[in-house]
Formats: sequence, C-alpha cells, structure tokens
Amino acid sequence: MSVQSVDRALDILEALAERGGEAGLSEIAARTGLPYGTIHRLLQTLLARGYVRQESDRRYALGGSLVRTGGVAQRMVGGWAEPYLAKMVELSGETANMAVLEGDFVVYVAQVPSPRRLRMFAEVGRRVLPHSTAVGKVLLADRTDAAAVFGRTGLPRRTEHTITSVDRLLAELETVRDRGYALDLGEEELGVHCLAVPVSDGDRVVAGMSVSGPAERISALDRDELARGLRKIADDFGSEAFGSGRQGF
Amino acid sequence: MSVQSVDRALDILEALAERGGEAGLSEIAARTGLPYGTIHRLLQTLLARGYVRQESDRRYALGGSLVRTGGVAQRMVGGWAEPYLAKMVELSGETANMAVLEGDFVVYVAQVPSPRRLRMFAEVGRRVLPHSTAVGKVLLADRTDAAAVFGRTGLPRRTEHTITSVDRLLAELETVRDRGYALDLGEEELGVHCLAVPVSDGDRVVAGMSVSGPAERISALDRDELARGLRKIADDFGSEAFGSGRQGF
DNA sequence: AAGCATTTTTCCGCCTAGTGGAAAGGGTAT
DNA sequence: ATACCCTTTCCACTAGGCGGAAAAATGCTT
Repeated sequence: MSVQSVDRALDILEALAERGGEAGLSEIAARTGLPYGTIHRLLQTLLARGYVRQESDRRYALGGSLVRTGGVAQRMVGGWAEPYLAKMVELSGETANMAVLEGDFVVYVAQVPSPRRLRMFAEVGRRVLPHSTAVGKVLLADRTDAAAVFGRTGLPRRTEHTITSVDRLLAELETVRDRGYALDLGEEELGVHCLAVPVSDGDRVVAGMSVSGPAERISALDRDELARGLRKIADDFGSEAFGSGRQGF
Repeated sequence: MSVQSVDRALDILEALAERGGEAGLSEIAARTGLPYGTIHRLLQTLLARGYVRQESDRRYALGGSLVRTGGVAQRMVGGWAEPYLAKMVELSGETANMAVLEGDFVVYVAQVPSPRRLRMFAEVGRRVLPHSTAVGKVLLADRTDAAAVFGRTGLPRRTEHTITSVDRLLAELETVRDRGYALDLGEEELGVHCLAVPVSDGDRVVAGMSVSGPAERISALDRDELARGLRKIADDFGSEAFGSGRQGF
C-alpha cells in the first residue's frame, strides 16, 4: 500500500529532526533499524534535493528545502485550526490561540479573537518563553528534557507571579500531565489568565491550544468543566489534522 | 544514483507548495508530468504519514508533519547563516539579518547584531509586512504575484516615508531586480535605513539578507560598493546552504 | 432528473529500480 | 604508527514499484 522507499526517507528525516536536526549515518541506522547501504542511498537523494545537508565532519543535517514546504504547511495547519479555535471562543468567550514549540520557544501559529471589547491579542508568529505561559507548560509537560530547556532559557521573571524555581515548575508540569491542562495565572502578563490543553498526533503532543482573557473573567469560569470542553475540541482537531500520521504498525 | 520514488515524492510535495499548499491530483500530474497511478500511490504514502492531507473535496494539501521538520530545519539554516551575517556586520559595521517570506509576511530567521553602541535589534521570529522593508522588497521582486500580495496586505503607512502607492512600489521592485539590491530609507521606522540583497537557491530567491542601522551611518556608506560586497556573501551562503538542490538535469 | 465530462481510484502483469550484505576506504583517537 | 569506528562503494538478486487502462465517483450541464 505504501511506497517503501518514500516511507524510509521520511523515517530518516524524522530521525534527524528528533536528534535536533543533525546526526551521523550510524546514529540514523540505530534509530531506524535500516541497513547502512540503504540509508546512505536515500540520504544521497535527499542531499541532491537540498532536504538534507552534509557537514564537513560528514554528519548529516536537515536542509534548507524543508523550510519552504514547512512554512507553507504551517499556514495550512493554522487555517484548519481556526474553526476549532472558534469553537473554543464560543465555549469560553475568550480569545483562543494555537502554538507550537520551535526550539526552546513557544510560537503562536493561529488565533481567533474573542468578540468582547476587552480581549487578548497576541500576534500570530510571536515567540515567547514556555515557562511563563499555559501553552508552554502543556508543550513541555510531554517532554522529558524540560529541565534542560529551562537550563538554556533561564526562567526570567515576567511578573510577580512568574514561577522562577525550576523545582516548582517541574512539579507543576507533573500536575499538568495528571489533570490534562495547564494554567497561567498572570505569570506572563499581569491580570491575564490562560488555560491551555494539548493537541496530540496520537503519539506525542505537537501543539497546544489555549484561551486567554482578563483574570476576573477567567476566574469566574469552572476550570475543570472548561478544560473538559477544550480537550474535546483539541482532540478532534488533533485527529483531523494529524490523524493519519503514525499508521502501519 | 538517486532513488526515483523518493525524488518523485519530493516533486509532489514541492508542486503542492508552489500551488499554495493545495492542489488536485490532476493539477499535480500536469505540473510534475508523472502518470496518475504513480502520483496517487505516492500520495497515499504521504497521506499515511501526515505529510499530506486530503480535504473533503478530495483535493490534497500539505500536512502537519511538515511543520515539525520544517521548524527544525529553519533553525539549522539560521545557524548556518550566522557566519555569513557576521561577515556582513564586519563589512558594514551594522546589524545583519536574514529573513524569509512566509505567506504574505516577512519573518526574521537569524540575526547578528552590530558591535556598536547604537544598533538595530529586531528579534528573531518577528513578522513584518514586506512593503516597508528592504528584505521584503528583495523577496517580492522575484515573485510575479507581488501586486496580489499588496492587495491582500494593503500598504499601511508606517512612517512619513512609507511607499503607499502600489504603482510606485511595483516600479521600485523593477529597480530592485535591475540593480540587485533593495533599500529601505526610513520606510518602516523613522531614522532607520536598510540595504538588502537576495539569497538564491540557484533557481529562485528563497531568503533575503540585510544590514540596518541609523540613517546617517548608512547614508555615509558607498551603496553600490556595499551592495556588491553583500551580494558576494549572500551568494556564497546560498550555494552553501541550498547549493546541492536542483541537480540532475 | 438524466446524461455527460472530468477527476480520482483501483487493478495487475511486467520488469526495472531498489535492496542490503559485505568489502573497501577514510578519519581520528590512542 | 596502528587500530578502531564510521562512511562509502559495489554488485547480484528479486521484491517492490511502475504505469496504462479500466472502473468508480463526483459534479456540471441540459
């Protein structure tokens, strides 16, 4: 049903991405379980097209050609997310956002603003640090290297409520995993509260969706009930947008 | 030398990207020249992996899986660009940036700041409109649909120098094509001048690199000589980062 | 509502394009 | 200088992929 060599080429690209965009041939072999000759041949093909690049030490890295298609795809995904974000706005009355983790940063990729007069507005494309945002917390809760991320970024204090202790933050991520949603109680911007839920591709958390608004309005909502509603929407979106991924086991 | 089916799968992905991320099977066939059966089979493979998605009207679109790899690749490219941007800083004494076009926006993907006390600082990841920036102009100069972009974005006045007439702007793009570099004379921010040059993958303009600084300092430089120097650096980077693309003709 | 044109999907025999084990070639650490 | 590890090349085998053409689905026109 599937074309073997294409499948394998994608495996290689993904293996490279998981290793942070760079790996040696044998590292790829270890991860994918493919024979060396095969990997080398497929890499040559990707190399010739600029999807992979070879460094001077003969290691392989993801190449520039992925940027173009990736950018186009990101806008598409943002577009598909809009109806779902609109549902979240309907449910909560507040502005809804979708964000992904890019490196150590949270990047907003789509937004549907609240119809209210007083509302949040975070431009699409904006980058923020994960430790002080609800989406950042859901995104990191799924990763085992959260502590390393905090090590690199530090935990700059944004407001008096920002959590600046690594231990407290890791404990909070634990809570996020357990209850399935994350909060930001004025940690990024004073007077602004957010509630975020994960978007999964069936295997891993690939994005986060959140609603944000003035502290008083958000506090007035029933958190658990809201979270339940948002999770449902995020799950629907996840299976629609990323759903066909990871089949064939 | 190259694996045929992988090459073809990449052709399909690129055809989709060129069509704005969405196309019917026969559109892809027209563009790639591949037989229907073959395209369909390859699309099924990409579909199963989430690299492509099928809409309700049976058309195909780029899928979410590209976002992950694309994001990782973008950071890699930004990293490779740094030594080149550093050379530009050395040459001009001013902050150097690299940016790409994402949809109708210019997105900064890498930066090396000037060592001077008074310097430009535009955060990586920032989005701006193309009409009022030098990088925006080089990026659009290569596209035939620049007028359409301006139609969608409008030409908001950022300063008293911003060009707000479509005709004047299109004429300026013509000039940019001819002389090989673009200027921004306080059109985005008062008192800030920029000079940008294109980065090509050998076929099309895929990014722009620019230097920006206080109007007085930039004016004091010999534009044509500076442009020549920057072009050389940008060309070197282009062939290094995207160079192995488009072989095999 | 029926028929026509267009586009997408399925099928299957042919055979080429891809596979992968193993050996040769490079780098670099000891 | 040598040994080890990682990468690249080679080649005989055959499974995996190819693509023409028919079937099915969709949607447009009359």
